Amino acid sequence: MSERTENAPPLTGHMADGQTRDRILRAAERLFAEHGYSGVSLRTIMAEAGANTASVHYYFRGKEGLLRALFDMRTAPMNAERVRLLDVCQHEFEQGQLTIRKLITAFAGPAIRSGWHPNGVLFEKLSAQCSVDPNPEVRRVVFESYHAVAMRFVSMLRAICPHLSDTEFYWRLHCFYGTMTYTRARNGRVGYLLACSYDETPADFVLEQLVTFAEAGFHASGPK
Amino acid sequence: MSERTENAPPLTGHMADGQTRDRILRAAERLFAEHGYSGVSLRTIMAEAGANTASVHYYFRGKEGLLRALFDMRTAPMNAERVRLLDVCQHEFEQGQLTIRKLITAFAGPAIRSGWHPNGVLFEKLSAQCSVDPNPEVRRVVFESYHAVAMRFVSMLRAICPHLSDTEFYWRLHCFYGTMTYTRARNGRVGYLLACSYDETPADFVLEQLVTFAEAGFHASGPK
DNA sequence: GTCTATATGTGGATAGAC
DNA sequence: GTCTATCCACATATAGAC
Repeated sequence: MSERTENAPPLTGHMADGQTRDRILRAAERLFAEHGYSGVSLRTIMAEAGANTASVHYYFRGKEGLLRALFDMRTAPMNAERVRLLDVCQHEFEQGQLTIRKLITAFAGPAIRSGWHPNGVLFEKLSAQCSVDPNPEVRRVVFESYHAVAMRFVSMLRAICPHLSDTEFYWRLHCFYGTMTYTRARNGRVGYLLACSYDETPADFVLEQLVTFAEAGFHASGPK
Repeated sequence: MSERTENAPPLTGHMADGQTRDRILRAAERLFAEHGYSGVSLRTIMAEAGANTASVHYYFRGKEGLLRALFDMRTAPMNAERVRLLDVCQHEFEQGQLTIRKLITAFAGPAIRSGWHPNGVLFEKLSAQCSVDPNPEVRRVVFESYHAVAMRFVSMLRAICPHLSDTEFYWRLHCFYGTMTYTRARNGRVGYLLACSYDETPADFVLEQLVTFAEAGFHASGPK
C-alpha cells in the first residue's frame, strides 16, 4: 500500500492547487474502464491518483459519487451536442423531411466521436460496460446521465417508423442500442474472431458503418 | 446467514443424493444473472443453495470453477444445436446457395431460443453480462465456451459478404454481435424508454426481428 | 461428503489530529 | 484539505473433525 512516495506533491497540508480532484477522476476513469466499476477498489484508485485513501470521501462522498462525477464530466458535452443535433432533426421533422438515417446519425454520432476522441475512449468503454451492469448504484448513474436526451430521440424515431408495429419497433430498438453499445465497448472479441484489428479506423468511417447497418435494419419491413 | 434450517435436507453427514451440486449451480445461475459475477459472494450463493459455504470448493474448486461449470452446462446443448445448423449451412455454402439470412438465423437462433426457454432465460442474461465483463476469470470462461463455434460462423459469413471490405466487415460484425448481446441482456432500458414492455414476445418473433435487422445491415453496401 | 471453525486478505467508510 | 489510524463488514479459501 501507500505508494505515495514518488511523484507525489509536497505534503504541506494545504495543497490548494485544486488538482487532487482531477487526478482522482482521471485515475478512476482509467481503472474503471479497465476493470469495471466493481472490479476496482477506492484504495487502488487513490494509490494511482497519488492521493490519500480518505480524500475520495471528502470530494465525492463515496464510490457512487465518484462514478457520478465521472459521468457528469464526460456526458455533459456529449449530451449538449446531441441536443444541438436533435434540435435540427426536430425542425426537419416538423416539416416532414426527417429521415431515419439523419436521426440515427444525430444520436449515434456524438457517442461514437466521443469514443474515438483521445479524451473519450476510456469513458466510452466504461459507459458501455456500465450499461449492462446490474448493480443498482451503476444503473442509477447511467440512467440519469442519458435518459432525458434518449427520450427525445426515441419518440422522434418512433414517429418516422410507422411501417413498424409497436412490438417490431421495440425489438429493433434493442438491436440498435446493441450496435452502439457493443461498438463502443470494443471488448476485443471481434478482432480475435477475425484474427485482425481495425481499431484505428477513423470515427467517421465507423459511424458511417454503424448508421448504414442500423438504417437498413429500421427500414426493413419484415422477412422476405 | 445460515438459513439452512427450513426445506433443508437432513444433516446426516452423507447426503449421497448427488443433488447438492445441482442446487449450488441453480442458485449460482439465479444470483449471478441478477447481480453479476462480481456482485455475488460465494456465501450468498451457498446460503440460497442451502449448502455449506465450504462445499463449493469441494465441488468446483472455487468461484471461477463454479462459473465454468455453469457455462459448460448451459452452452453445451446450445453449441450442439449451432453446430448442427452450421453443418447444413456449410453444405449449402459449398453449393453456392447459402444466404446471409439463413446463416445468421443458424447462429442467432439457438441463442435467442435458449434465452426465451424457461431453463435458459437466466443464463442468457448472465452470458450477455459476462460478454462485456473485463474480469480475466470471466473472459476466460466466456471465451472458451463460445469461440470454436463462433469461428466457423464468422468465416462462412465473411465468405458470403464479398461486397464488404475487411474494415467494413469488421465493424458490421461488431454491430451484429451487439444486436444479439443487447437483445439477450434485456436490461430493461428499452422498455423504460418506450414506457411499455413486450418482453413476452415469442422467441420466433424476436429472432425474426433480429435477423431482419441484421440481414439488412449486412446487405447494405454503404451510405446513400 | 458435509460440517465447524478459522486463517488471511480486502472492501468502503469515518474520526480526529494537523 | 490532507493526513494517520482504525472500525467493521465481508470476501475467498482451507484445515480438520465427524
